[in-house]
Amino acid sequence: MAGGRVYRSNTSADAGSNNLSVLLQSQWVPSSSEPLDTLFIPGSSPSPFLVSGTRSMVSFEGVDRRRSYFRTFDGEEKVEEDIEEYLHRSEKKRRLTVDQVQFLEKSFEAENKLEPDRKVQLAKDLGLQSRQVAIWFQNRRARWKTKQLEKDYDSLQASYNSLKADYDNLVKETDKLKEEVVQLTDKLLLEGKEKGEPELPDAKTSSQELPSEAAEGEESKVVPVVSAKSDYTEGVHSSVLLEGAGSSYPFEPDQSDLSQDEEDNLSKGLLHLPSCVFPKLQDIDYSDPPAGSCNFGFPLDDHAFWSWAY
DNA sequence: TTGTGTTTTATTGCCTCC
DNA sequence: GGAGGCAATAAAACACAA
Repeated sequence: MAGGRVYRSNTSADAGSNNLSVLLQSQWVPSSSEPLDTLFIPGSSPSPFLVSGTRSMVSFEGVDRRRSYFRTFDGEEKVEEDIEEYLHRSEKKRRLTVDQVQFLEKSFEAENKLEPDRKVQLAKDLGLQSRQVAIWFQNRRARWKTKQLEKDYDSLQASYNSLKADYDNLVKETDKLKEEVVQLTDKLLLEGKEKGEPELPDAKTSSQELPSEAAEGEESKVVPVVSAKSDYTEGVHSSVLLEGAGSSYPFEPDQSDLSQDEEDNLSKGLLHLPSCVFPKLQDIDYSDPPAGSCNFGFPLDDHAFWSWAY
């Protein structure tokens, strides 16, 4: 054992201390219906928990037989036999009483770590061994941690679902706006033709001017901004559209994270986007985003999350 | 009653801190 | 090197459906 810790079994080893009264006081609890003065327990109970439990701390079968025996024992030989039997049985686990658990729970709520003094005091109050108290706290901390992780998972899941819904709406809005740009551009071209204006040198079809996913891989793109800085459109914060332009994370829709240059570009109706482009919804792998990728796959830093719990 | 899944108590081994 | 914490695990106790 690396830590050199030597555990004494709290059952047989302690029971083997040949001090029956200690054994009884610390590990044997009569049922609540049983008057204490009918019991053969040398000395007085150190704790109300020893007699107030609704469920016997020593809940294994044979308790009643043992109790009746201790009330009526009349011979040394039988005592030894019974101790043997008790020692054998006490190797099994015993559950704490409801009252003991409630007391421990209250104590845990107050402070989930256990200083040595408090451990000893609790053990004394509950009629348990300090090691039992320590183990209970250890297990309780483990349960608390598990619950906490479940809560955190649920809350992250909810955040993710909400963001995904936002993203879906944004994709729809983007498509709609693209369509609008196409129509307006066509209209402009048509009007220009009707007035006899010469075509712009590189004005081909309007749809060819539009940014598209097909052009992925370029360093930057020039995108006509149709609804620049409109904070809210159809229930969607369109500022998220600017995420790639400098905002690190789309959580603050009411604030513009644009630089002065970007503001200027906005006023000109143009916004340079970095290589980050909006992927098509079906292209996104929500389950396993590439680290640091510039998309809405939400590359979460697992370590940052998991480490806080420790 | 019995099989099975869940919860609770306890142990073991490793790690960190003093 | 000892004390204590934690993760993993064992196993008893318990709950409950069939």
